[in-house]
Amino acid sequence: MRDTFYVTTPIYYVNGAPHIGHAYTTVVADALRRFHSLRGRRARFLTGTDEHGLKIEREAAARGMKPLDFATENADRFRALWPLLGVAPDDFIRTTEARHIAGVQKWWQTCAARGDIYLGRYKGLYCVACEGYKTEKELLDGGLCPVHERPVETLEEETYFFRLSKYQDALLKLFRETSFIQPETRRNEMIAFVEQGLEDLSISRTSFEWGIKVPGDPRHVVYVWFDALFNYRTALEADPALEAFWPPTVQLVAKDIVRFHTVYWPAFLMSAGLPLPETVFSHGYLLSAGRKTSKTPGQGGPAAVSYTTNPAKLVGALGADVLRYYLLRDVVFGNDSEFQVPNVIARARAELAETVGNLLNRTLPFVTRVFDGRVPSVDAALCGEREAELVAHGAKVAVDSGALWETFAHHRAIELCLELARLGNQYFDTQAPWKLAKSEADRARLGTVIAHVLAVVRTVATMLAPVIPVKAAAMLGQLGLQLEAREGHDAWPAALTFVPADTVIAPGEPVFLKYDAKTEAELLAALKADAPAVATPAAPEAPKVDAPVAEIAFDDFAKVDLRLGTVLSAEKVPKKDMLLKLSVDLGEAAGPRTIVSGIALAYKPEALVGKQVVVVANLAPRDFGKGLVSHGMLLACGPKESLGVATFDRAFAPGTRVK
RNA sequence: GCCGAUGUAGCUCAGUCGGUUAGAGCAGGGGAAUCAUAAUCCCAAGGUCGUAGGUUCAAGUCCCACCGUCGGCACCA
Repeated sequence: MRDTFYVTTPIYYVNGAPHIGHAYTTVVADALRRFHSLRGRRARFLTGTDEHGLKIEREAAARGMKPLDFATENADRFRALWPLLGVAPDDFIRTTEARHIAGVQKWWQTCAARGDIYLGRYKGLYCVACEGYKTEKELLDGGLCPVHERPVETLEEETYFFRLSKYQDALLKLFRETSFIQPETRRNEMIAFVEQGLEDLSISRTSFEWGIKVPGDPRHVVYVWFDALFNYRTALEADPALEAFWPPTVQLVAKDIVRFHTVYWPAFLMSAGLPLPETVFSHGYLLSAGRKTSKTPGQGGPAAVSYTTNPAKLVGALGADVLRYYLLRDVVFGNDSEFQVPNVIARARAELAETVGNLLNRTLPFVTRVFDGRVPSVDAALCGEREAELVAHGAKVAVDSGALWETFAHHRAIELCLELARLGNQYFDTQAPWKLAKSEADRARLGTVIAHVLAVVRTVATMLAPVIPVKAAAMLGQLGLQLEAREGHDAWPAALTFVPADTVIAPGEPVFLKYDAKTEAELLAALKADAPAVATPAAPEAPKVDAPVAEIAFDDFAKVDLRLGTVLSAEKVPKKDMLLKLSVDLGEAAGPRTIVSGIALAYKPEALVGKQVVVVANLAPRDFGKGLVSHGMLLACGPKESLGVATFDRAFAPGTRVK
């Protein structure tokens, strides 16, 4: 293993505020960085923001801002979040910084000199309304744009291409022969993807301006992936001393951007003549859709409650370490996971407070009362089978847990720490130090027992330091210790590590909060998705008001046939998080209509049955695939997670015209 | 449709090269103890390992089919 470690997160697109998914990736990166630092490696952790592109240009224009000002505003929200989470990147790069722009242009020229970039024409099916290209597969029958249901046109545009096709074989070899892509399932997908053939990649645009100018051809801006991906490299280039970190040890990505990081990116690097990252690890999603329902038949079960996923709010209520613990311990790294606040609390209570914290709390009083606040020594003559077992197990856990971290199985590494803490509690119970403390004759034996328990606490706290840095330091502090991570010194325990005899302990308040029923109820109330923002005044999203639409004549309005309808039934559309399939009675002889509506994030199907809604009745049918066709549209407003459907304050016959 | 992954206790997950009565934590049940934030410890219960076949002395593990779930099938980040 190299003695340097370099971890990156994706650079986040600044078209919105950070959410729990960003927090997740970044917390994992931070923990990995801390783990490797603890092992004495020279470690570096990079995150940042991706700030170019049409979306930013437009969004900024809609607010009457300059793109850079808009991007800065959002970039600052990301930057401000990390300290709240105990996340400490070594560098934060923005794609709008001079160092990055210069770097991208340099690497562009390098690839061009290599013969891998050429000017050509991109021919595609263009939807004027979307201002974007469509693939044939996503078009509706008759070649209509799926969004606007209007014909697309074939359009040709001048663009620079990257000779991606040239790297097909090299990529396949890379995928097949190394663990470049993890986990396995992503690797298989990418092998299948590359096997079906790679076309050259369009890497410039002329349709917008907010980007890095192509060297020597300022009509073009560098397309987002050639721009963004190079951040991992350009961030190291200002200081020659940082060259040692290249290539990245591991690059974390969410599974939606695996292809860009495992196909395009290594191809760019091969072209640029740079060594490739060792691993690109794709983690899963944190799901928060609250689609959980009781599985107990016959029982409705408690209604699913959805909780906030705003990271700042969560941290405000729970604290950074509790949230970090959950993200690193409960989520199987690589798998999707349901993010549920009650689970966060349950983990923290059972594992941190009651198992690890309590082991510390129940031990320190003996040191204070019996040994005058100084850690007792071990009397080897008084050690028996139980002690040997504890020591052996501690060594095994330390070694195995470290190994699991190295292979991105930190969730299991943490579980081993818990196992050791439980063993400590068992040992404590069987040795019953409170009995030994009653007789002066047992003093040496008591000291030996206490010293062993403290060793367990120390070892566990040290191994949890990458996960819960503040709490781990607090535990070690009560033991009179400090965690020192410095380069060249492996501070990860290789065995059960005793606290030196005579160390002066510093007992204090319990390190972990007690989540009793009352505290839990309060927390849950404060973290409900619709709880008033009083709990933590995390800046609420400024309500966005859509730009006014051009004036129309009354006759134009009259073309829209709005009707009142009664919802007869509603069900989720499988695999489509946002969609509900409704059966709506419009009083028509032909019977109720099927209407598909993108309101599933805000409404449960059963909540809509019987409701009277406003329907655009003469809208052309829209095909959602798999035989699902929508005949009309519901009127609604608001953000998609909390929108409201239009309705009236009194009932009318289905089919009544709305005007 | 094609390709891939996955299905183990109520929940979340382990289960190595096929090898004894399939494991852990949490939740629920019973008990012990009183050092500790009522925190701990012990015991019992809980499984047709998705279904049906096959290979084998032996299958959770290997093979085939089917079912369920999730994902991938390029310029959309």
